[in-house]
Amino acid sequence: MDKGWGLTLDSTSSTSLPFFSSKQQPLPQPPLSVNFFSKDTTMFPVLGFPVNLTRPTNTEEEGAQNRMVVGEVDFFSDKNKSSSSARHDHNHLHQHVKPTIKKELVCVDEKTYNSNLQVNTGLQLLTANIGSDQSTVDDGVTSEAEDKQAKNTELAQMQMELQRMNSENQKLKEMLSHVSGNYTALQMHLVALMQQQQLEKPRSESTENEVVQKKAEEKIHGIGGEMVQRQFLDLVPSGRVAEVDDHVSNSSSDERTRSSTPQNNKIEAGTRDYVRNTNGKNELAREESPGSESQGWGPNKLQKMNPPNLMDQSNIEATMRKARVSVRARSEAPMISDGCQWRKYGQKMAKGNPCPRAYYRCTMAVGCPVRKQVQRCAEDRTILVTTYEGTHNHPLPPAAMAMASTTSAAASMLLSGSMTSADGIMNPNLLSRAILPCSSNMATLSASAPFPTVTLDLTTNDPNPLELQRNQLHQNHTAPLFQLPFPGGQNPQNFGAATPFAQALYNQSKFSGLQFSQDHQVGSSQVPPVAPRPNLQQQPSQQQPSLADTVSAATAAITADPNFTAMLAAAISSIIGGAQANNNNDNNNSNINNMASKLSSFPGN
DNA sequence: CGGGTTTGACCCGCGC
DNA sequence: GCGCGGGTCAAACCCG
Repeated sequence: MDKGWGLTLDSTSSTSLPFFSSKQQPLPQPPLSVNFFSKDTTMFPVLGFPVNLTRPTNTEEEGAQNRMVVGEVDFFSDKNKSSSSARHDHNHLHQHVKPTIKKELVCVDEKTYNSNLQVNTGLQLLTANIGSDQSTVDDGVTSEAEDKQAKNTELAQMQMELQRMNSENQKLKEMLSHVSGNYTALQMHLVALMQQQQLEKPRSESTENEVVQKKAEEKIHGIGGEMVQRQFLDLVPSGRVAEVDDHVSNSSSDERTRSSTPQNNKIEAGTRDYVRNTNGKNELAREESPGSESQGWGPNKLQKMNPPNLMDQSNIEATMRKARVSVRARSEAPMISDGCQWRKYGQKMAKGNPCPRAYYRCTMAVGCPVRKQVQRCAEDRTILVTTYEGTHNHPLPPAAMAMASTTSAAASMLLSGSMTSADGIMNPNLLSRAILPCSSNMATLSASAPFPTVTLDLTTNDPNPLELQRNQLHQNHTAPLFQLPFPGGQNPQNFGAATPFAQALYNQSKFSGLQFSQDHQVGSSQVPPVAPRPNLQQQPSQQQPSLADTVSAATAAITADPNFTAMLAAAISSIIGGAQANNNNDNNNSNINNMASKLSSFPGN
């Protein structure tokens, strides 16, 4: 791959708030654009907020027209030099603002990449670079003294320029931080809103089901993106956007009042969190009861929790509860680093796989219902399969949020599709057909029983893994993948006619490649046998699902090219390598640093 | 001693 | 009803 990418981070991006597409409210910050190379586009998830990927143009003029660049944010982090600077970066990103040499950065073959990397490595190289552009006026005619003076002047200018750049860099960092923070808050609020929405659904169940069914039928008949978007909008009425507040606790308490089954009583009576009790023993958090359980891991207990008159509600909650995002990535490490802290609570041998499956619980916050399973693929033990379920009930660090956004986006799609219909299996397909017609490669959405699961396969570097996935689908006797022409064509920049959400999902589908299918497989033993790609030096990555994070679907709206996907896989997977160094304790800084270092050394395709 | 891991037991759903 | 398999619990253990 010798072409680079222009990645634009735009706080006003329509993809950032798919729910609010009808009345988007730009964030107060001015648009922030970030450009970096394809090799580093994998860094975008770290940002944790929406990005628009713009394919590099053939000419720099075109590129300039396609971007509003306020500065360059350098995501490169040479493993030899990144540690200190990256650590100091509030967003764990190594940034350089170099407006004067922007053009050089926006380009893109291996050679240029390397040279730019060098330019980025420090003041000396930077100044040398600038000097090479400006000092050519000295042709030897002037005297030595004048020469010196000129050089001194140049040096002073460069120093001033550097100061200015640093200042801008700082501003950019602040902006990034602010935007990221806002986005995180929005995500959390959205989750709360969607939970509340779910709670209120039973009241108008019957009529709503009819509407949903009608919508599904319409989608079948090719209504397309707009209908899909409506479906998502329905989940979050615009009128509620303003009251975005922390409804999680309310939802939980509301849910709690409905717990009436013995199972629930048992849970209610028990210790509510997986924390040390007075006896120093671990107890499982059940604070949210059915509500939060809906994000929990235990499908076994779900069906008991809902009385018959709440059948649809129970289906919805069950679906939400069961929805999972599975990430396949190559890693030698026992667990991939995803920015969250996990506590192992069990391990079991799964049938059909000689490798044990480990069970983890998120310990970043008390009562966080998110859990994950980690297991090596039976077919290829270099592949680590991490399956997430649940929604974090706490703010996520940037690194974790990035991962979570990606996976949660996929999960949200699935859930959004199934939540609005009694047929939790069919809708995701409809959704996929409608919004991800051009989706390619590495992800599989398994919407069927037992759990609707999105599988992000980061182990393939196939330029067109779709074929592979299709074959797998066939092998699994799953529904064929539908590919419909997208309004904007294959080019993600041509999404003008498409809904923002559709665009987001389309992009997302391209990110790591989302694919929709209906297999029953979860976990390694269920993961389709993907042959290792020898030309890809990568390892695993990961993420976490959050249910109502449909907004994060936009966050994941990133790439639109299989090659990008491959690189993303490679970069993310390298995080996992870093995870080992972290001793499985996800340290954000080191995580990012590792990622950055691996990125900088990524050889390319 | 606190926090995390290990591991056998247990619970539950599902298929036969 | 029974067995199987997935998921969880929790006592015991380990480690810094």
